[in-house]
Amino acid sequence: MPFTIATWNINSVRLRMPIVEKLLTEHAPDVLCLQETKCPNDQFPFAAFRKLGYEHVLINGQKGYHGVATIARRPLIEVEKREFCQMGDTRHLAARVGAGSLDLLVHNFYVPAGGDEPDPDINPKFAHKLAFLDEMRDVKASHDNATASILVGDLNIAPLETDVWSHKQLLKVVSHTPIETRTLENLRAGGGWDDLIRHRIPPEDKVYTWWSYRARDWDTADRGRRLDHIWSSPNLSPKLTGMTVLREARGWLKPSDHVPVIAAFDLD
DNA sequence: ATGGTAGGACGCCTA
Repeated sequence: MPFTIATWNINSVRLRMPIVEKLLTEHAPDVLCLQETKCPNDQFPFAAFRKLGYEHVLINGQKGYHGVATIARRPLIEVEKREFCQMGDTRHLAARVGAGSLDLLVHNFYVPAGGDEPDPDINPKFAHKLAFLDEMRDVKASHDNATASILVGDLNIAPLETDVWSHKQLLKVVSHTPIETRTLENLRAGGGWDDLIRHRIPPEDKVYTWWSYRARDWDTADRGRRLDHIWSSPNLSPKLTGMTVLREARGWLKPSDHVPVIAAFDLD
């Protein structure tokens, strides 16, 4: 049976509901993981999702900043809302969902952006980002015959040279510094995770999921970065049948600066 | 080299 999961940093769930509806109507993922909902839990637009057939909604939100939500057409079981770095930030949600004969553990992450200055000694936000990644190391790609793991979200790091518009020009820009790219690749491989976007799009090809709001013409300039990721345990990777980076969504009305990424699997 | 835009706490922080 086919199973699809989408991840999207939507930069305010309430403001973005029209294009979230567009995504759900046109692509109908089984599971949708949102980041940067910027919505207190008691103000989350549950009814709008229910109307679209997404009756199962788990949220970990706060006022003004951050916030993640995992939304599905099938039952979700809340597993954990982990607090990282004792900051009180809402940046993680883990849930279980049934997919074919497998029980999937889905981690939804919003990693700190890290500020502008890539020096942890003078920039506490960058130090926080590195500390967060350090704590993420014990999130493993657990799996056996009956279970698998998926980790998605805005990880705010573009690890490969082809994940940014200019490797050379971004080496000192937070999101592509060597300490970040090395740390992310180490924690991914160390946790047993496969980078599924790069399973479908060869590492020599450029691919981006984010374009700054500040560019005059994001499409023509195309100064993007691959900040959003879909990882899985190794027993799921051979079942991957498709990967869509929905670039067109950056041009939708009132867009997020990130676009949805959708993975499709053929499960037993 | 700098500043550019967007969102939410409507003043300034975060991205």
